[in-house]
Amino acid sequence: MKRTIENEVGSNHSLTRQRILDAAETLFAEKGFEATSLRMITAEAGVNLAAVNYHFRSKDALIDAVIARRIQPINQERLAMLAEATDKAAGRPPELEDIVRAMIAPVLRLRQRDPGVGRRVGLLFGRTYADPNEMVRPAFFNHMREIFRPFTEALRRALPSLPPAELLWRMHFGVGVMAHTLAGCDHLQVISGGLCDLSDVEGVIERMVNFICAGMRAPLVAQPGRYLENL
Amino acid sequence: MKRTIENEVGSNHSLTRQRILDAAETLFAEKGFEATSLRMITAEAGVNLAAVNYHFRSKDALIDAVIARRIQPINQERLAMLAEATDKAAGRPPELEDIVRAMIAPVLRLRQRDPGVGRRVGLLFGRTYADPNEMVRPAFFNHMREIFRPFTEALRRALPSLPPAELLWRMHFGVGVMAHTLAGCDHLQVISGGLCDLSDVEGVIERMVNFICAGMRAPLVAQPGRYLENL
DNA sequence: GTCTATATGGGGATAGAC
DNA sequence: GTCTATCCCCATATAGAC
Repeated sequence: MKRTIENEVGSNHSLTRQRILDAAETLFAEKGFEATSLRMITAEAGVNLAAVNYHFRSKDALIDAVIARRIQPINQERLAMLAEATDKAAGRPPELEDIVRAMIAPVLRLRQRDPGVGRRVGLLFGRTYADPNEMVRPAFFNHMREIFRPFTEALRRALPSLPPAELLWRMHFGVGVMAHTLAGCDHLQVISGGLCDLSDVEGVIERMVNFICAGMRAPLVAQPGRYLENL
Repeated sequence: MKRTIENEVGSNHSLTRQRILDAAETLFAEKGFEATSLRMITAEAGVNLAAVNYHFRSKDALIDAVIARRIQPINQERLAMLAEATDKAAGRPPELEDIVRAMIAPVLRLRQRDPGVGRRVGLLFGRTYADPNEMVRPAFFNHMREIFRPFTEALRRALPSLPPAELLWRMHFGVGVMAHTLAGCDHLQVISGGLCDLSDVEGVIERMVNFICAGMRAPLVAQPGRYLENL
């Protein structure tokens, strides 16, 4: 038997493997990782139960593969947009709007090519930020580490007067806006009576960029308590 | 046997019942609803497995009871703070900061009396906003309905020039800031190297109020696409 | 109200034939 | 690579003694 890196645990391009990844993505997005069984996945994919362990070794490894397949191209596009924003600024600090848009747009624009995939990936990632599983969040944030530094550095340059701790707080708030919008898109559509949905992708991106940038630029305020001491 | 409403399905003040609620809250917050079994809960509570079904009828009903016990007093305090903000304004629109603070402060201030309970409830609620379970989110938002209208109305008065759909989007973003901060508190502490944590409760509240109010007040911007048409 | 024991079903993972 | 059959464990829920 020919042994390459690809087929040590199943070929990376096997049709069965792809069908499992697609079915798992759909079910994980719809029901969550924990509530989705391998039996549901293989039934949906139309493959044999044992195929999951052959191609992915374990459910945890399958979860990581599902996340990795989508997050990697998205993060590459984020870094490309960030590089573009940095180039555009020509030595000056990059524009805050461009940095925030570089973070947000790639994941939302998935909906333009394929709304089904876009919605699934949005739900998947939006929920992963709050997932209680011991393996899921570390796996996800492991993939996010490669973009954390470049984005932090760009934001630091765009907002030079913001103390470091305050910058991290506001980045955290901004990620919350994104995560909650991705995970809660269906719910907003319901409570708004259809007034708000994610079909106008570019409009939603600009709404989020607008909101987050305003929050990031908010003047520091002195308030009751030890607020200013902890910056 | 004396039959009152309270003891039709176990007394509401039974010690066993309380121990189950406490253990369930801890485990749900730590591992999530799906990954927590009744066996873990009864082991942690030091009670018999069958006691859960006696006191709560089912796991779903227990989940709802755990959520309800905490959300009800929090929502009462939110409404009280909102009423105070409205009174203070004396006929004029209430101050935006006061409205946002009324929404955010009660759940964060739980940490002041008891950091353990506060953290658990924060994780529980923060994650519930993104929970994939078919029963969890509806149950949670059913409890939130009683505060949705008063807060929406107050915000509409405080931001009269904001179109209705835009207000809903920004409320959604604001909730995202709160939910993600509650659910991701531990993670922010780690990635910030301890620079950011939730122990300075009032400081965190004011940071969030500051960020959200700036986002809510952001000028509308015309951007590429159909942004302004969809307001 | 609380216990033991059990009914009933589903979970992840694997062995070994093909 | 794919299948069947199975191991072993855990889930929720309930019946019925105490």
